[in-house]
Amino acid sequence: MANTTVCPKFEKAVNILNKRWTGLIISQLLTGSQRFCNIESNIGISGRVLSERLKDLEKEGIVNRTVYDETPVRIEYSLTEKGKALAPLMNEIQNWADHWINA
Amino acid sequence: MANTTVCPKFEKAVNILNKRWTGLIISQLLTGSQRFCNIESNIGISGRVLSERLKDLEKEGIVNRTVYDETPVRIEYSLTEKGKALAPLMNEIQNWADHWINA
DNA sequence: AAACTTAGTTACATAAAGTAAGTATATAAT
DNA sequence: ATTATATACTTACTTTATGTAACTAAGTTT
Repeated sequence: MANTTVCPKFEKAVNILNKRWTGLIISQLLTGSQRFCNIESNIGISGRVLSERLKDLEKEGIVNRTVYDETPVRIEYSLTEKGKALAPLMNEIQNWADHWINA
Repeated sequence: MANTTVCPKFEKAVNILNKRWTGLIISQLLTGSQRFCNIESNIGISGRVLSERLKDLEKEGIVNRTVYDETPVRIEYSLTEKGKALAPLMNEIQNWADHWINA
């Protein structure tokens, strides 16, 4: 019986990407840096989970949190190099969706 | 404020792929058709959830369930054309993981 | 002062996933 | 014949994740 072992790097990558909302958050940030409430309203995620996801993605080195010390303070989320490197992957999702999803 | 609308096809594709285990199941099946218990032990998913996911993926037209009427009966899961079309996407995940995940 | 905005957090409810045992069918071992 | 093993699940129950709504704090507008 085939005993294919899963590549641990692949597994880790999949575990980041297959958490709910991660894909949409990254695709949003690929269009440019955004503020918390902007991401929230654009993709329809709850603030509770968005806060959690952004922290996870920051910890993974995929997202940067930048505080602009204006009045009022402005906080922007953007992608790191590691995050921007996900662009081809997101394009593949779009490509597959265009060919195979009817909506 | 930027109000980027999410492409509905992209959103649907992401919602399939970001369910837990979906990526690993598909990457397993890309190596060839497999039996239930084989997938189960290879990726470490519980039977309960595997059963659920395979039904979902069948419903999405990504996975085929084939019953071979031998004794004992043999049931194999394989990818449809739609499922096989996910190969470039899986390759992109692997590619990104190779460059950016240290493990 | 009262209401609004941003970027969250907290408390609670529901949905999804994990665990373990059970079912049904069949073959193999003792 | 009885026990054990295997496959492909399902069922009952527990834990974790996510959703909902209200709240905080600091500043801004009316």
